[in-house]
Amino acid sequence: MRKTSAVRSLYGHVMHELGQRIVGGKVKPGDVLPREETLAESLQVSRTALREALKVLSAKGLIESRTGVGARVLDKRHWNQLDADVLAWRCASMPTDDFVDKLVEMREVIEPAAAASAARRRTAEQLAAIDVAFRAMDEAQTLDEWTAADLQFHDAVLHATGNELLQSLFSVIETALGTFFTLSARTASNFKYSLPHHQKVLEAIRRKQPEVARKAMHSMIVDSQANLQHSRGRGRRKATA
Amino acid sequence: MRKTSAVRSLYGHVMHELGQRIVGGKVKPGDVLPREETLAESLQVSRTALREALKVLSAKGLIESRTGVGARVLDKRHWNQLDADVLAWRCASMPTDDFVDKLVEMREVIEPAAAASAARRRTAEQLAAIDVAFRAMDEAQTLDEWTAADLQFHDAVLHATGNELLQSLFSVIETALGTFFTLSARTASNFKYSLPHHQKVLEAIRRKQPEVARKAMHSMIVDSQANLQHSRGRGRRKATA
DNA sequence: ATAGTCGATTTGTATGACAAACCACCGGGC
DNA sequence: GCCCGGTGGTTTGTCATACAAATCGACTAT
Repeated sequence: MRKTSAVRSLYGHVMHELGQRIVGGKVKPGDVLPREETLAESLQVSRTALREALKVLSAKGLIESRTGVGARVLDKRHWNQLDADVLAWRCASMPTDDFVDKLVEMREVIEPAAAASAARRRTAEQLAAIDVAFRAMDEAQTLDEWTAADLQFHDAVLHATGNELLQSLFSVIETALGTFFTLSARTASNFKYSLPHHQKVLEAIRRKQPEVARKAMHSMIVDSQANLQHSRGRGRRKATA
Repeated sequence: MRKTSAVRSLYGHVMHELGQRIVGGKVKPGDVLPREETLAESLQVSRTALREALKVLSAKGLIESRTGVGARVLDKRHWNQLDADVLAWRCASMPTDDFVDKLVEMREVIEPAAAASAARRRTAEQLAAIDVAFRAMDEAQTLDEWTAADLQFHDAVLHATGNELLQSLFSVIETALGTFFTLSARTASNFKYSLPHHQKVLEAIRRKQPEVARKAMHSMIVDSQANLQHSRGRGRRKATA
């Protein structure tokens, strides 16, 4: 069996496959899946493994199983859109401009508010964590190092709000940043362009200035979006800002 | 509205039971659950049903199963805090003042932004849906009717943003409102006190005035919180495990 | 003392069986 | 003709059992 990118367990493999089919639109809301025995056979697994996958997909709100009828794909309204897997599947199946805009809107709603909240309530340890992430960004030599540190920075800010509900939205920010990274063609010389923005956010949180932090974070996001549209629209043009 | 936590299949009961134990703190992060055979016996179900429950709990980030070791309760950081079930379990176990504050903060972050976005992009149909919900609130005779219409109103506003990611946060708003309703001792004479606030939001969205809608929604939430604290006697009473 | 091996423990997967719920069809009564 | 209820086939829900795979700890050989 292939273990390339699917190191997950067997049921995880099945869940991924079916989840992608549904989110990707191969099967549409209202459709009923083949019966379990058939599906299991076509996926080369036992009914046990398939059922565990279906249960998890059901928990994510993608399908609903009813005895005697079958597993029906639910309307998008019921999908757990903030689930990390659902978001990932959605991005995997060609992120449309439309979806990118929605991710940006989410960032605009969440992150400035989180930065303000963090500036209000951050502890010394939480501030230190943000600072560590910022230094890692500053010292990053490769794209991977930068990406990891960037994610760490935004996670640390969410954590500093002290509100675990807000922090759970990290999966959205993670998906958004990941999508930005793959869509924008950055070069080694420009991938640090947003460092000054991050510094402003860090300093505002350090000095406990909520409104300054909010605005700094907001302008970071706006700038990030502009940069993305610029590099996508002009194609060849490498952003230098 | 949603049958998430109502009567369910066998595995659903098991999931509910274990989920409440974990979220309620009966078993703490780091603990390992008894082995599946033992757990299944103590819960009077087969190992199959138990395993399906464990899989879903695993998908919610509450536990992690590793072969040869057992199922370990994960740190709260990994919990899918925005999951409807997790939120429900959390409120069922003990809505501490601390948690209520976090719910309020989430509303303050999400709903004003959603109202502004809805005022910007709502379609005629989406506006009509909000209007229907508002009229239902206006005409509500009982507490149940009011509650249902209120939820419908806030859901319609989220829907009018056109951003399904924002709409998925409805589970948070639903939990917050539900908790408010149970905590605040309302009487038949005062349960409509927030109707004018809702009307202001509705009108701002109708007239496509984002900032007016944002402020109206924000003041509604602030007022709601003040009303809650008032009716609870300003005293810190609920703080038991 | 350290590395490797073996065995015990626990989860992961497969298989077969039966119960329960559901749907469509059919036949009788009005 | 139309409505009603039974009836059988279909599909999921649950159970029981068996074995494979992974992990951990102790024991042994060097």
